Amino acid sequence: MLTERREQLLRFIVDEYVRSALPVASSAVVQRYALPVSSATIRNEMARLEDEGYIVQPHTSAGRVPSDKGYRYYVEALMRPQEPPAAIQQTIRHQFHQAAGETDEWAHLAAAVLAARLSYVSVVTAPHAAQTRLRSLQLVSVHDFVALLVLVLQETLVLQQTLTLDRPLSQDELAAVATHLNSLYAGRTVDEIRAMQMEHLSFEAQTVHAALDLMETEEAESFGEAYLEGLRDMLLEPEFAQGDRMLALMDLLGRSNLDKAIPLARAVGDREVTAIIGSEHPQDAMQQCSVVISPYGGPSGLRGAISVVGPTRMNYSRTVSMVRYMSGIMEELLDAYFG
Amino acid sequence: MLTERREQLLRFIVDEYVRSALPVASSAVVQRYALPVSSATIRNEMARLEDEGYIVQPHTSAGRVPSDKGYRYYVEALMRPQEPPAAIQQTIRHQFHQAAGETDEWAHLAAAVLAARLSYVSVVTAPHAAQTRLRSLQLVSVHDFVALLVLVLQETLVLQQTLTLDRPLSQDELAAVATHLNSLYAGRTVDEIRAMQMEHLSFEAQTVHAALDLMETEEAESFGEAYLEGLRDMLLEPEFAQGDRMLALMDLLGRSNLDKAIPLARAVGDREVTAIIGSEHPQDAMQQCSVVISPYGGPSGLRGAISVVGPTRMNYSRTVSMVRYMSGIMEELLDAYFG
DNA sequence: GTTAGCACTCTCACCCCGCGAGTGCTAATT
DNA sequence: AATTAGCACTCGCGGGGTGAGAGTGCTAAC
Repeated sequence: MLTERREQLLRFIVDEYVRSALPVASSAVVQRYALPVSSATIRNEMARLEDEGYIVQPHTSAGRVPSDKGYRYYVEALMRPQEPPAAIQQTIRHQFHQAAGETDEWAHLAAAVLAARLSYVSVVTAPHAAQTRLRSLQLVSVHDFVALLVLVLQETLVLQQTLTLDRPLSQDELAAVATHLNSLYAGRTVDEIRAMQMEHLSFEAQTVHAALDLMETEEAESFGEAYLEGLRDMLLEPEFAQGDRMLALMDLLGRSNLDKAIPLARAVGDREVTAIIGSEHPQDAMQQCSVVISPYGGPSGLRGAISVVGPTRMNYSRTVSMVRYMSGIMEELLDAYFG
Repeated sequence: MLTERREQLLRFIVDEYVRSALPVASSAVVQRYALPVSSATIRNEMARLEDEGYIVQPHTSAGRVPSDKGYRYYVEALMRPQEPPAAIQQTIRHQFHQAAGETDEWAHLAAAVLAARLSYVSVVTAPHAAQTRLRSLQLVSVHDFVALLVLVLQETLVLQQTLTLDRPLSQDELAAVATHLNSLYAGRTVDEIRAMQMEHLSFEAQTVHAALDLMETEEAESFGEAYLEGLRDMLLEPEFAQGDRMLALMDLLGRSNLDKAIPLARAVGDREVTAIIGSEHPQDAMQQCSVVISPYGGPSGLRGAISVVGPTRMNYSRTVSMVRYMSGIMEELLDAYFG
């Protein structure tokens, strides 16, 4: 436990360092916050905070920088995230209102908005259900030997796949097949469809097979499509100014590493906004970064994650409140459209 | 016109510089290419090449580096792009074969393959028609007051949009509307549909309106969706090692600048693979980069562009041949599926 | 518990300098 | 006329030295 004064001091140090990205000196905090004590007193307190591991000195004659433990304490006990200002809420709601019809673009928009507001990288995954149902299936003739299979799944997820035909089929014939299959399978899950064990003519069988394949591939994913935005702005932060740091970051956020880098699985379990700070992260490469992540959920098991990746020196309060707000927006939208 | 020997020398300098990214010295080319003359002779020739502007010296006591004029001459007259090796062609064809059914993923795959083979940034736009036709339209019930409109356009492009209903409509009612609208409009262009001036009940009207909106938005784009790959690998090239260079590059390739940065419009006009080298590019920020770009076309006005962005010090021969090959692949695919 | 004063430490920016690389020029050679 | 050996010259780069400035910890007084 920290004394009241030391807590205050830690708060100042974090705030100041987040603002300036420079180690903060004892005299600086006295000045900036007009403290009624001298810098020497602050130095003594700082020494104690350092003993207890909340702050560190980059080198002997430098100011102090919060340690990960310091950030953790700050996030846990010191910051007071507030709702985003009404004007900003207004703007964001308006942006989503514009795009309300494009259910498939929500996650993308959320990522873009977060990135723009925070200047950190934002990754948002589209809503995804562990088990999905076939809403509807369509077959569209492309030409004699090619047809397009369009699948609509429960969460207005649209999948497509072209099929190569053994013999030419007209649009009417295709439509008939689609109608028949819809009457059998619409509203059912993969397992249910499999269990039905229906006998099908060859093209019907091909279609069902392709549809099940697509659905299974979709279900096999542990989360929906991930949209990443804001990489460019984040590279402006001084901690990424060197080329190699940038590279490390790019590697990290590369498609293949994304699922490892951001513990989405964990978030999907939790209920609230969570921060993972620097060394708390299992990945070596993430030790310089913090992640603020929140799950969101909707009707019928739709789940997704909203996350922001920034330097450990991030504005936790602003970030947490924006992520929380955005998660609320997503849940509202899901409820309104699928509830 | 250059003498034979000077041409040779220029070729060596370009090859060598592309390989090493270091200014090439007179003695280096004598050694590496086992020339039957002394370095002094090469120095004299180099001085002439420099007088004529084909190469430059970064500073007095450095070797020579090709100028943009030098690269241009190299591309025009010196390099001999060959087809990619059979083994590589094999592999690439295999990759496309795997993904043949996913027409919407071709461009993405092409970009990924190019980026992987060349380690430069690759941007490929999906096939896009200036004017498109409605193939099919579907309405899927999401719940009482929400329906999903799915549009399939000529080029197996699938668009979706949710509609908010005034009154509840069952899936059967929706299907009836879709069938009716399909019978009227399937196979027609935006203009044709508009010209028909049909009277519709309120929900039908809403659907038609939304469909036309989507189609028009689609046609208004001057090219299909652009897929960008390979940014990370390109940042390994020494010319982008500094943080600011990287940033400039990222800015350039940011979504909003892409259309300006890469003169796709121009490519869509040309027939062949084109290289735009450094200062030939109107954009200031692109002066350090070269672009190799090729249009590709398919039946019914489908067009797209395949491009690679690299440092001016790129391997033009490899790049040109890969881009040309990839353009061929795309045309084959389009022909096979839509021909 | 607080604070003034001070010595101490360490980084950073700057300059200087020597080394090595590579050139251009000159004069001799074929 | 073309080639080449020889050589002086130029310039970038890296290492070491240095002085200024920032910020600390400590001590002793309040």
